[in-house]
Amino acid sequence: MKIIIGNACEVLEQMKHCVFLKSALQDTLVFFFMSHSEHLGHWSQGLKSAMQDPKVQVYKDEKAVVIKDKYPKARYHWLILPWDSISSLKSVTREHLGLLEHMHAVGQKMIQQCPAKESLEFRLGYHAIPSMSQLHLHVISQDFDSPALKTKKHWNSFTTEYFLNSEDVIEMVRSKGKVTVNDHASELLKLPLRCHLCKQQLSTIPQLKEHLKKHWTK
DNA sequence: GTTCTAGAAC
DNA sequence: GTTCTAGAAC
Repeated sequence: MKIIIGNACEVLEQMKHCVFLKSALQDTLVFFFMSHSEHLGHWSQGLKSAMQDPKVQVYKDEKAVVIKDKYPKARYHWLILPWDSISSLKSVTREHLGLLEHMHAVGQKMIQQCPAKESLEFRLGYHAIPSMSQLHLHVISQDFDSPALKTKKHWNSFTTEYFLNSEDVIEMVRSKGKVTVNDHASELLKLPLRCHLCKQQLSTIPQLKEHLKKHWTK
């Protein structure tokens, strides 16, 4: 009999990688404390669960997986995630350069296969301060036509410098060996609502949404 | 990250 | 009175 003691994440991690343990599970006593903050079911761990779910995977290869954002902020909004557990850009180093470039290439591949690619612009990038754990590259069309886009925070997270271009991130890792984020990044989310295309300032989200229609081509 | 909702803004 | 935002969520 084998006894594992640890927190939920540690125990589950061991169970996942231990074939012997799986086969002997009936004889194994598993104790763990599940603090709410580290529980795998906590909202901040949602991507780790989602990326493993075949029902939401739209592409996968040996290094990364793509899912559709559960609450898309535009007509097309994908997340590219590495299989390796990487909590955020904070833990990215030069060792990850190849992975970042691969994720970018996968993002471009998603755009290539998009039926509306000729009529829409896309951006690829990372949030300066992500809410969800597990590194994820956003690939988002620039129509921002979505009922899930509801708040100033949503808007500014994709249309201010809070959104870090994937290529800029890669270049920063190449030159500095890490990603540094502007100390005042969180304040960018409070900026007035401004159209990303013509820079007109709007006072409310509904007004912004109405304004965005002016830029639609169809 | 979202939901819910109190009260600010109009 | 209605629309809209922004902070709590144990």
